[in-house]
Amino acid sequence: MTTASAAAAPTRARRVERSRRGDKQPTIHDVAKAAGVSKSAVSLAIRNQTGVSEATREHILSVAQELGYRSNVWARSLVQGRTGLVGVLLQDLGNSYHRDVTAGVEDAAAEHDLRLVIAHGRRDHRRLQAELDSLLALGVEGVVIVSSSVPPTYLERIAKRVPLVVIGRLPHEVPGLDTVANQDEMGARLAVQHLMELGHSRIAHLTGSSRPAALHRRRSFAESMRNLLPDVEPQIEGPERLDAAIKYLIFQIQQEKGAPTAVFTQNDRIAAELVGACLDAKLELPHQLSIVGYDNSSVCRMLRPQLTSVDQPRVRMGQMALDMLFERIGGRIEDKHVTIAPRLEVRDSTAPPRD
Amino acid sequence: MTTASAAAAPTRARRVERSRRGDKQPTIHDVAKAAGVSKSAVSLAIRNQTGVSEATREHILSVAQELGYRSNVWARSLVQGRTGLVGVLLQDLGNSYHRDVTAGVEDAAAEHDLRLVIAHGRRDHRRLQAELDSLLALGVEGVVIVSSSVPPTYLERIAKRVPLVVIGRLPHEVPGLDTVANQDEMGARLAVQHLMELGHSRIAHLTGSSRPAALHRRRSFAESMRNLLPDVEPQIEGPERLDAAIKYLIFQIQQEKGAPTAVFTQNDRIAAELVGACLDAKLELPHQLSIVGYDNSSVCRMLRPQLTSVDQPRVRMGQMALDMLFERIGGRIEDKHVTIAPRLEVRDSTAPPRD
DNA sequence: GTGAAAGCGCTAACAT
DNA sequence: ATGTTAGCGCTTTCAC
Repeated sequence: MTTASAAAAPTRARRVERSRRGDKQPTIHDVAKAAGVSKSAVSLAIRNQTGVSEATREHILSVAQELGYRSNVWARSLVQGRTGLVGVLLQDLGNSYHRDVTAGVEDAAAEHDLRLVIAHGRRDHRRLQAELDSLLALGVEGVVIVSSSVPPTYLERIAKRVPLVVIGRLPHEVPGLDTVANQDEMGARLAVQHLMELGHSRIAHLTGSSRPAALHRRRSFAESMRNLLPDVEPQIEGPERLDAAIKYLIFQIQQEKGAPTAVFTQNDRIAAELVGACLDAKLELPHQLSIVGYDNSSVCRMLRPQLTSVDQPRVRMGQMALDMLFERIGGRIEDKHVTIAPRLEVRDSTAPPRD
Repeated sequence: MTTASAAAAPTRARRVERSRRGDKQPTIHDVAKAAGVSKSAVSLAIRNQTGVSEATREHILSVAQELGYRSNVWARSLVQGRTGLVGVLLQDLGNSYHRDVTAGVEDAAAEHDLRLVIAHGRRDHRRLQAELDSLLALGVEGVVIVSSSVPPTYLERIAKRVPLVVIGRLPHEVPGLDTVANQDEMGARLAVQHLMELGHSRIAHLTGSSRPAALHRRRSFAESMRNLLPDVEPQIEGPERLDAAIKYLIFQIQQEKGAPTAVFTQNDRIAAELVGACLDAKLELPHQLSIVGYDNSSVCRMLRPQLTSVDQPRVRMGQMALDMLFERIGGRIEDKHVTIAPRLEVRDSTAPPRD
């Protein structure tokens, strides 16, 4: 300790205060003293840098180990001006889509030596923003946002301060940030094609939202129908009053002659509701109605019949997002927008129409 | 700037280096200079502390605003010796149980002015440990662990360094940490009671694990059966070869005279598998078999018949865990173990037995 | 190869 | 009420 000993008094006082609460946590200084070397030697040794002899390093490391030394990330970040942290902002952590995407992000982060901090928006507009702020305050070097509900103007502002990659469909392009999305157009086309190949022509679409991804699926559904089945008027139910829409569909099937024989839904959750309602109405699935979902979530295999669904490569999307974030952190300037092809996972909820 | 001006050179150089990457981020120093006051005045002003006149504060705040100043959490933590961070370590973020528990933790954390950092163990033993380490390195002041798969010896070691609250059942009591759990015994009893009241006596239990919570449910099932239905030998299937166990149950129901008329499962996931297998085997639910799950997860309402299930007060459990953590951080020494009563959510998967 | 010293951005004790 | 100063624990020149 080379600084004036007069000044040591308050310092010591604080030390005592802290150890009372149990976290006496040895510092680099303690290690240096115990090992009989300088602070810088310790610093170099623990970071595996050149500048200390092999013998010294080993000695230092063993002393550090013994003392239970752990380097203080905050102090390090302070001086280095970087934290090695990236954030993942999740719209909702209670589902398999988010789980898998996050896993992908995590894997890629590990490869780049970045630490992940997960934040949870809880499907709430304002909370998403608050959490994003909070991530920034934490000093993350970039954020992967798994949600498309953060207002674009807000995103644009944040993107100026820190690299941002959004996984999902934004209402419109936002300058300064990257996006990763699945090709909703292709997903919808795959669904329609599959149903058509089974022999269906009266195919309806059931949607519960007008958010961008839903919109893309809806539009592409309509377009695919016009292309593949030009003689049929595509029927679209929702997004308002989803319950009523489901009831109406079932009514049609029970009563009307030209009723749909298949439904492509905006996502698995809605498909599950439809399946439930059909079973409640004693419809026979899949013979009276074929159903295709979107997301290939874990419920697909729980339902009976098991749900045919469009599968987004979730893990891969997470990985790509983090890789893109890493490029940005590394200095890439131009925006990058990547879309990935989904594929159809065929299960038991689709079959040839009865007649 | 009172320090030697000769030393300013390298500092300035670094500044330039940084601003090249876009994060020029004004410091408290810049604000002070721009506002024509001292650093400490700024510090007091932004933290809303007394010591500056109202006029000065407003002036400082407006200057800070204008410069886009944001206080550096790392620097503050470094000098204050605390971070205001608490960690939540999740076994698996892809389900509604974890979502709801986390929401509870979040709510309570907000009340205590603590920031949440979520980490994801991905159902992996080693990863859980690594993430816990990583949280500690981040400087969290406590951790809520939503998992019972972290090895007790490891927990015990960590608990010495930082307050820990585990939500879930540990294999055995670990000194130095608190726990929150639902009363699995009561949950199992509720299930058996409900089925008995419907007229069932041949009730089986289907389990897929021997982890503590599963074990408690299993034991309590056996005990409840002995108490309530002393004439019947309780049948327990699993935890090994769950698939075979399910097949066997179905075989019994189809072929044997004294087959079970109801099954209480260890959790909803297993219940869902059982439901699926029954439907595949053309059993009529709930008339040929009543099923009770555990967790009241979101799949309960998706299945047909909708699943009767034991409900843990998840949000409440999260809140309690964080409150307990807060007490610990505040200095509580003695361990605290809380259990909460579950309740039964009755739906359509349970009905009187056919005969 | 090693140590001394400066300073990251901030707070808190101390002077004024 | 305001400004000054000494560090928090660490990294990083820069001498030796």
